Amino acid sequence: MMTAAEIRQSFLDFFRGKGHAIVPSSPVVLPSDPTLLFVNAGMNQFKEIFLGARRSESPRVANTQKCIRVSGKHNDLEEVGRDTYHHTFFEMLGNWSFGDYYKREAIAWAWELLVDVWKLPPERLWITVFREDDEAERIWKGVPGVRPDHILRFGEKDNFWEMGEIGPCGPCSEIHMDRTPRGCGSELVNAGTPDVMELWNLVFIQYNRRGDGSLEELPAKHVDTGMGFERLVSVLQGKASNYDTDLFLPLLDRLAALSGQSYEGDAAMAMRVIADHLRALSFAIADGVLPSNEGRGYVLRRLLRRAARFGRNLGLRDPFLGTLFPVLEGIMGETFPELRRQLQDILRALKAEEETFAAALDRGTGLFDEVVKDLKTREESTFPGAEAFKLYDTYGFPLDLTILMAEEKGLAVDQEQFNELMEQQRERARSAREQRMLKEDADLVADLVRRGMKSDFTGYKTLSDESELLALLSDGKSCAELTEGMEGELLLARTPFYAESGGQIGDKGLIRGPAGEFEVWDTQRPAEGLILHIGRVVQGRLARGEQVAALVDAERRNRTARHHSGTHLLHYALRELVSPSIKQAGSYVAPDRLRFDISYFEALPEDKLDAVERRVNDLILENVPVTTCQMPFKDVAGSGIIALFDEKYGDTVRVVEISGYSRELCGGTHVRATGDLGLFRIVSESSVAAGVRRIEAVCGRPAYEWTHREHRLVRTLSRRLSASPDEVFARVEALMESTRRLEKELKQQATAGALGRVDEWLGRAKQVNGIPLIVEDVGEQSLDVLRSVMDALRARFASGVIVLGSRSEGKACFLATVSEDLLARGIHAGRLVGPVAKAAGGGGGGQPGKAQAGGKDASKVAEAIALVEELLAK
RNA sequence: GGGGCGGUAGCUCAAUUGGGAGAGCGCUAGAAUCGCACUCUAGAGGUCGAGGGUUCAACUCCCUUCCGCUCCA
Repeated sequence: MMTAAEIRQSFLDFFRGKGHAIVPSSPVVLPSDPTLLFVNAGMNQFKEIFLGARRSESPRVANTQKCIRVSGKHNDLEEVGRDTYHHTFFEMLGNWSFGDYYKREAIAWAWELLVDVWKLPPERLWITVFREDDEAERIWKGVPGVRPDHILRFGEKDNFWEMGEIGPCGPCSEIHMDRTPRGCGSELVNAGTPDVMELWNLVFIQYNRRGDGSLEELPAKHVDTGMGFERLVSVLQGKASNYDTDLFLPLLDRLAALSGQSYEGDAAMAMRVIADHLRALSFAIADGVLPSNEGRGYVLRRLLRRAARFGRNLGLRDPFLGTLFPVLEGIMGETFPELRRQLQDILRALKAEEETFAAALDRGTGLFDEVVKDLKTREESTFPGAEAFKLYDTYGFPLDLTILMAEEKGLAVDQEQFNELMEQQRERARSAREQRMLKEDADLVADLVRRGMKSDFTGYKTLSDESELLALLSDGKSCAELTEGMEGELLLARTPFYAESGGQIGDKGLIRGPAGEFEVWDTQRPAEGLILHIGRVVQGRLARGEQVAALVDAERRNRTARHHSGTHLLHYALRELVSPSIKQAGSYVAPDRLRFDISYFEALPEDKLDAVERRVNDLILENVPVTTCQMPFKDVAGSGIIALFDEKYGDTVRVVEISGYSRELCGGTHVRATGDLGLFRIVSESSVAAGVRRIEAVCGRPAYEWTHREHRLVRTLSRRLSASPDEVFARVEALMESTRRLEKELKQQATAGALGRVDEWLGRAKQVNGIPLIVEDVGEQSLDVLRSVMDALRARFASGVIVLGSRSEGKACFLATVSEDLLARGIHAGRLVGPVAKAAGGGGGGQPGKAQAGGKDASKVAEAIALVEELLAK
């Protein structure tokens, strides 16, 4: 019996023998396609080649592609693990023709590999072709060994393959495997029976589905085949379940050992879920995605939580995924070395995330208990769906756990209400999203690509160039000319303008035609080789076909180049001085600053940052030359050159080298030598998301300005404090300490002084309407002191009304209290103090027993409190 | 991208209709003890995430914004 590794190898060997270049799997995320959450088919990384926007070095290639599917009609996350053949992570074996061979070869080779090499019985294989694809059917009938009655025709749903709403597509032909005990009839093909399943899909790419739903013929015809590896292994190893193959068995064995349970019934399902999810998690993390609360990272979080939940069902309470990972590494590490390279990151991320989840469960349990307690006192027997939803929505507490725990308390969860709220939530998110979908732009770009429009980038060598104006776009349409004041986008045959990519922002500048000028605000590259200059006609007009001069804002470009080279130096220094495992997680390069995000699990200590900054400046002083060269992508692996995982590269790549130090794949523009940077300063270090730190820095002129500002600040402080710069810190500390002490003393003295007059005020108490009353103007006192005085008076004036006024910072303050025995007589401190404050240009109020008020006019305090007697007299 | 919850002392968290910023743990000092633990007493420690607005008065109400948690896409 062949092992999974041997099967994979034999597939690749077979196609190598047919002249195919073996290429590596792309990472599971492609930044070139942000609409795609994860790579979900082998063809994702070749999409641009099919559309004609990019050329492939080899016309025919084969590979195994890592895929992750977590949504879509066939892959509801909740279903994975319940059966034995769905996965969130799987490998897709594929062979590809880029305008090279077509149906005949694809079909013949597929049959040869399955039947002659792998010895699958022809009577167990069924062929499907697209209803209108006579050619494919004819070819199949001509293949020796194919049973004509095993060739079936199906419609769009089964045999017209599309990746998504838009993009390359075409008719396909599938090979199905019949694994029923006695052999099935044609009616079971495409019937959703697990025993009769699609094994290999041969797609004949010839169209592009456009945003408006129409199909357009592609300039060349291609082949795109995909064969689910896990399924294939189960077939060739004669196993009923994908999980019974050597791709999964070691994981399941380990889980059985960890939990002490055998692989049966519910436990078996739990183990399948965990094994599957661990694969998806590990590969995604290895490719640089970390669990988080949005986008791709959120998918990982859901996967991990589902795995952890099923782990708890097995009795595994402590973080356990990390202990399972080495088993996976043993199975897959040879083929996918990124698992080994990223070992530390994967283990750390798994553990951290499992702990986060445990905390969410703890918190949720507490909230759940409170709800139950409340329900019990009201003798309810239904756990409200709204509460269950809140637990889930706001606190991440899983519904199934709520149901389970409610049952234990004899409560039933109102799931109907829960689902209703859930649907509302979905609807909200969907409608918010739909408003932002723009398909016209995608069509416009596709049109340009199809018409062979391309720009040569000459900006590495020059900052001004002459060229033909190929196309003008405005308002989502292609135009013959743009006139003064119009905004739009220009496409040139040749341009020195750098389009935003690799974190470096696009160039600005000017495009001058014979009859007008266009101001370029930004430069973008919506497709490979397609450079669009975005801006506005500032004078005259520009028309298609004109010869124009393209002038990049050179000063701005130079400033940007400094920051880009500075980014590379920073990256190098971080890896040298902090940790070699530091990886770039994002980057922004602008004329005035740079921003560099790295995957790192804690704040970078200040002394490390200082060391990094110093190192970069040393390298600047060394004035090391910065050079670039082209090399084949395949030579990059193992060369120590830094390549980003989530970046897609062509067959030949550009390497930027800072001689003797840093080598990175990079398409950006750089300085000639590090000395051009002048100066490098780190401005800040902060956190962007869990596990990602952000460093902001400046080079050249902005670095000088930054330094100068700091210097001026210290100088000013030093002069103002009459202290040397070194003493400034100590002096400020001392000043703050003494201010605090003085404030405290002042307050104490003021309070003591005021309290000293308490006897005097008590002696001046009068009677109004039989009510004992003290009304005093305490003078220049803060509200705090006024309160102390009030407390002291009240303590010795058992029954009566006290109203005090004072001035503080130009404003009037009033306090009033009424002793309890007088409340019954309807005297209300709040109503007493209101009119008083009004007399001083303010207002106020409070409870019947005590009230507080203020006014803007401090000079009217005495006048205001004089009103109290009148008020009480009434 | 849309929604929910949160941000108060070193840590965990309170604060009724807007009207004296608190508790527990930890920290410091003292008492007690041969010494320690425990106990008791006293004390220090706060830009109430940030900015703006309303108000005589904002931790509290309104707006903006940053950060964390969480759900949906």
